[in-house]
Amino acid sequence: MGISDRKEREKEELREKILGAAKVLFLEKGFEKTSIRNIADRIEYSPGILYHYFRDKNEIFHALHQEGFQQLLVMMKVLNSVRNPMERLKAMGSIYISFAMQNPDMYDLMFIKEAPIHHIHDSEHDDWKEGGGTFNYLRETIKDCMSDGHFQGHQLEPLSFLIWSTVHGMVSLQIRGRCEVIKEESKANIVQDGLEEFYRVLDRL
Amino acid sequence: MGISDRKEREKEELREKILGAAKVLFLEKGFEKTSIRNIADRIEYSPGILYHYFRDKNEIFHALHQEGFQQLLVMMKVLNSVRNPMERLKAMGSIYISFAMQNPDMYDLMFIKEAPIHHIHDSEHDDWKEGGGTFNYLRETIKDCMSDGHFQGHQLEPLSFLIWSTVHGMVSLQIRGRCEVIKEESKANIVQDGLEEFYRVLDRL
DNA sequence: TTGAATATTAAACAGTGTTCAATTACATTT
DNA sequence: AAATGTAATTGAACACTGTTTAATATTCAA
Repeated sequence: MGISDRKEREKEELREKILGAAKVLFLEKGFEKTSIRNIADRIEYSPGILYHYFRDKNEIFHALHQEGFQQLLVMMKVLNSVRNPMERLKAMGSIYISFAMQNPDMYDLMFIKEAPIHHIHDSEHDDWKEGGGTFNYLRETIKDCMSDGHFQGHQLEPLSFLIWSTVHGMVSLQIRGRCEVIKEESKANIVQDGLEEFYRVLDRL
Repeated sequence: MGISDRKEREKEELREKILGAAKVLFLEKGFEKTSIRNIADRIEYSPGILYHYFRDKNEIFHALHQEGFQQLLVMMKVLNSVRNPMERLKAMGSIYISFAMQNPDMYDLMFIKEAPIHHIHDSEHDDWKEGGGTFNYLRETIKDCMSDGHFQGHQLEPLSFLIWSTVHGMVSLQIRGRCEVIKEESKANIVQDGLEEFYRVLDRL
């Protein structure tokens, strides 16, 4: 049936329009200051319409957080060309931090904000597949490093978590304004310099 | 003048009542769901009164975040008895994580939420002295470790940031619900196990 | 053209942080 | 004891928020 196809396409188009408007406003003004009415205004529909396409505000921002993971995935594609696991691990850290520093609001939504995780807990199948996929890639890379003889005496799962935490920690302290404590001379490049210190540590493991 | 003394005492008492009510509600229902009206209700005053004691909601929660730092400071007192710098550094990590896991909402307010930092930027002297003091203690401890011959080839400031980031990263991923990605068998104790992996790394530096 | 189904809206609800003119309470002076 | 002046407190209003729902438009098939 061509007509119901077109209908579905139109539904999908409006969904995308909502998401597009939400994204623009989110990157412009942040999560709290992006209201349902703002989004509706921007696409010239009434506010109520959003609730026929999304359960609530959290679902809209969960969809946006998914877009963020797609973006990150694209950036991570180049890692396939890095044969050496330890080099791949380091490159992964660089890409992760680049992504976060170039898209701080997206990073915040993906790894700090509560909205997308709340949506997951509200929906039936409550696993965070976006984060799970990304973390799994890290885990596999570290497993490869261990096969190469690195990280002796360490356990895969907590070590992977530790390494993720290290880069996430730097980035999230920066994004959430906690780098005020850093000495003036070091403040500007603290995340990059911290990453380099981390590489120096990794070189010994 | 006894009377103006008493008046000032009463003003201070009401300030403390506001803060007390805010704290109870915050720990009970979280930041967003603790409203000015909720706080006013609890102390049986009208909502407007809060604005004669605090500039805005952010200032109330900045005051609360200060209480958190005092709490953390008390827990850190025991570190004075740890002579060996490297042992002191490790003990510091344990205490930091204990504090965070026992007071997740306070930790969130101190190191993740935007409210207290926004208040600092709104006020005239905009440095985060609470965080600065705590970070300085970490920096001094690491400096002592370096004097003992540890962390050769590393730079004090970025290294201190890296170490802080590592523990903050683990704790904040946990608090903000990102540990869903961890394998079921490891999930329950991932922060503690991650910390132990970290100690294993420190032992080589 | 009618009838059913779908899409969209407007209005209402119950809240939010914040401001401010009006009111109350109270110590000081007459 | 009454009047005055000051400081503390209130209540109502403003401009918002997310969300629900009954009513209205629109669209397509018979």
